[in-house]
Amino acid sequence: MNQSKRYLDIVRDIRDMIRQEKIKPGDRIPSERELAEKMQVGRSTLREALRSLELLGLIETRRGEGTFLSDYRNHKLVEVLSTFILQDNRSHEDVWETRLLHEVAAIQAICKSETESQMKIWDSFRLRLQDESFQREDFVRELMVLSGNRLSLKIWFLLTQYSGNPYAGTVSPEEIDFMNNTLLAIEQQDADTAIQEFQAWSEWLKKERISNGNNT
Amino acid sequence: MNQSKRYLDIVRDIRDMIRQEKIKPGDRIPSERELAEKMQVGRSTLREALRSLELLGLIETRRGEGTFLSDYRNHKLVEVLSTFILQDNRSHEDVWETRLLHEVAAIQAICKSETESQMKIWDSFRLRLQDESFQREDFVRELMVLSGNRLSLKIWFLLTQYSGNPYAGTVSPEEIDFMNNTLLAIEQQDADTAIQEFQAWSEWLKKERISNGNNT
DNA sequence: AGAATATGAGTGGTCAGACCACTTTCAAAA
DNA sequence: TTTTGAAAGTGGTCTGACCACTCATATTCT
Repeated sequence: MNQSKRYLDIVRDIRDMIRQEKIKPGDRIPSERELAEKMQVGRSTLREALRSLELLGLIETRRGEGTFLSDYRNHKLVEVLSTFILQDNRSHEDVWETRLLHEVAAIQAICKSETESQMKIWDSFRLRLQDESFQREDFVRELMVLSGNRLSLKIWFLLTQYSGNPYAGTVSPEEIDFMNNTLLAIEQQDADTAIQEFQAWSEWLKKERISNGNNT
Repeated sequence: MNQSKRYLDIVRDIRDMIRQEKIKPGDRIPSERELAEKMQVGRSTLREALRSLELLGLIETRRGEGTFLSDYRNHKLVEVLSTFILQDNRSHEDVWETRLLHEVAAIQAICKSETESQMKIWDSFRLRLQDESFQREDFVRELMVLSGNRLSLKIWFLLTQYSGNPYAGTVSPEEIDFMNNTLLAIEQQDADTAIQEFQAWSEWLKKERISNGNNT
């Protein structure tokens, strides 16, 4: 199972170490060579893990100085999210609910915002919906982007990334209906209906995933 | 300037290459060895870039087979996301909105849940509301806990810490009314009213903070 | 003594080469 | 024709070696 993606294990190990050693934001963490030896992995493999942590905003590397825990507060958010999701104490239900929570709020925000200049957006949106390559995640991600809340977008992104893509699989015609209904309601700024349709889709998706055997 | 973070340049190069070569989702991209030679970089450096792309969900690697463009197609959006994640520029407004978003969702969840065994909770809740030591934050935190979504609670907790405690200061009688109204509506499982009252309070609080000069 | 300079250790950044585990392919053997 | 297995290609990993940079220390100069 976990033959590949070792660097993800290392990510977890590093995180655990940080917690045990009680390293605080801004503090320096052991050098790459130290970490590699301590964890019994090659330095290049360890660096791949560090790149991941850096990309997520958890750490910050300074050439010639070392690697530091990111000092902006944001790092805690990522840590909590990754901990909650990658680790054993995670609750899939909570992750699902929280993601849905952000999605619903996004729809609400879109409906409340101005729509003048967004008419074109809906047209192109509907066009892409016809495309075979259009995926579930594209639909939702577009909504999240349109909501305009970048922090919420980031949280949503992390949740979908780490919780074994809930939007995998092929799109059925039934779902297209849900999407279309949601879009239509949004265009008419009918938030309640839009959210209702979206939640119905989410519910439908959830059940299908369970019957198919949910991954990860 | 760009002496370090070379792997970020490679990320961009690969992205450009994908665009130029018109590689479509699901297609295979050149092997690591090929790419490394073509771009005149070491394979390990190139792999660090690939890890980043993988983490962002742009590519997918399969051992023994190769590296493939992920099933996303809306690369523009992914680019937006990647730049956003790479350079973490969040605004206070987003933090405030996101926190409120979780709070509203919590109230909604509480109203939907069973209330049989929660009667006692409301009594003790109201009692503590009388207490002078009862703070704004206690009120909201209690709601978050009652929602039952632990992930949402954690996120909320972090956001509260980030935005330089938005609940600092003394509680005015006017606020007590907001709280009481919110509580009352929740008891009656009237989610709409409860949320309306809560948002009104939040709005009021926001304005007061602005007039007082908000701290980070 | 005080200040400017040189040195060396330590760090992240990069590279090349070597295995390993795995998948696919296709030619040889049944 | 079917089966088998050897080879090629791929991502995953490790090692050891440089390089560029930072910083603390020792050294030298004024």
